[in-house]
Amino acid sequence: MEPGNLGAEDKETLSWDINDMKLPQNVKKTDWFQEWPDAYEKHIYSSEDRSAQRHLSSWAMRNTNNHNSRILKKSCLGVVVCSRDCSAAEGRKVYLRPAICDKARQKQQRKRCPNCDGPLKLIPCRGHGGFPVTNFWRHDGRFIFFQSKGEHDHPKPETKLEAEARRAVKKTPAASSSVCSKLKQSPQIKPLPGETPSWESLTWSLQEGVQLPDSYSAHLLGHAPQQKAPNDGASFSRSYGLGGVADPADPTSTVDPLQLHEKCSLSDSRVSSSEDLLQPSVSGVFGYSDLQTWNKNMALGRNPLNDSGGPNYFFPLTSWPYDCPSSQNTSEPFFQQIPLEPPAAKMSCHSLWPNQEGDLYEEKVRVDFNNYCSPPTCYSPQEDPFLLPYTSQPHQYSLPSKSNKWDFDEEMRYLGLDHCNNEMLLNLCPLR
DNA sequence: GATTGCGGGTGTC
DNA sequence: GACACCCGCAATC
Repeated sequence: MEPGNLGAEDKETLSWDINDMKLPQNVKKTDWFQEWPDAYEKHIYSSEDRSAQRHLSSWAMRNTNNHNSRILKKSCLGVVVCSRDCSAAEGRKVYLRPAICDKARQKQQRKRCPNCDGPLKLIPCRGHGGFPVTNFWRHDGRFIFFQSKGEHDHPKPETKLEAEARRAVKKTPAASSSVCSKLKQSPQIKPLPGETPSWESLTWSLQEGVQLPDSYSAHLLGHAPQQKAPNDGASFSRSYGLGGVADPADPTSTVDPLQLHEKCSLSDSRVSSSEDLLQPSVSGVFGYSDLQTWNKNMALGRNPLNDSGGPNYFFPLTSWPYDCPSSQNTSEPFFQQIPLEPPAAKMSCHSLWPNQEGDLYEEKVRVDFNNYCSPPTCYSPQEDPFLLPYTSQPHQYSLPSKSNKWDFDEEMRYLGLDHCNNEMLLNLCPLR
């Protein structure tokens, strides 16, 4: 939508600020809940959106007193990492969710890395002028207004549900088996060679089994389903000043499926618990957050494939938004657009980064993230908040194209899944 | 036990 | 005054 073509009402819904005395009330369509809001985003949610009601975020956000009862302010706590910068199998990194409670967080930092038993380290968020990224929530009329300030300068932590699942698994081994059994009673979840079936591998399984878009997973995570088509081009433009987006609720929409596939392949959400994995198929409307992520990155001059906010669906996105492709033709669109080679599995602890100062860390993180290669249909490094893949060699990638194919079994090996797991994975992907 | 929201208070700019 | 941050409390999960 061209700014010049905006009506007064549209301008109003685009130009509001959380501190405005009066916020727009003539919002035609609300946004899908954004699980990983980043940069300077603004969203208008329905007051009936459960996630918005709870002021949820997958970033670890703590309440900050701004002495304004009308506007709830939250600031990012960053991410807890292994101070040894260790890598688990597949080069996955340890990115834990900081506890929100101060005491719990202190206690958490006294614990050891679940992977290498090294000390943990909290990486504070400094994405807002050296201060933590802040999120603002304000309820006004039929809407919940959200505004974020700053851009997270650290990896994504595990989500709340992932952290809870990990705690549960760690607490009671029985819970682990319970969770495993929930995974379709799948016998395929087994440790990688040389690994014990620890909570880590379970977490890996949970996180990597199925990747879903923000809106999709958000609504699977026990949140009330949206009763209306919540997003549209207007809200999309509201966040990023981009237009020409089709309505995801409209299957006749004019979005080019391939283009959409490529863009949606760069999104950032997942299903993070066994419960989520076992949810029945949902006629998922997804893609806006993904498009947003993509377009935001593009607008910011990033290469989304290199960007840590990158995407990763296991879904045959060519079927977007509603069609469930038949099983016989899904293997190709399913993984065909992975333009890179699998990283070497690696188990190492780097000595270059033990307990360095934050600045050094930040430098390290930026470098690492630029070097990450992440199959678009797989998980992205930052996507996986707990364990991240990487390669030892930097790669430059262009947009995935149809000619870039990836062998399905290789993909599974890359994911640390054997062929049986493939079946489990695909069983868990109802859209297949 | 951990999270969340609220609010009093302090320090800095 | 704005902002970040600390702390405690109560309700909730």
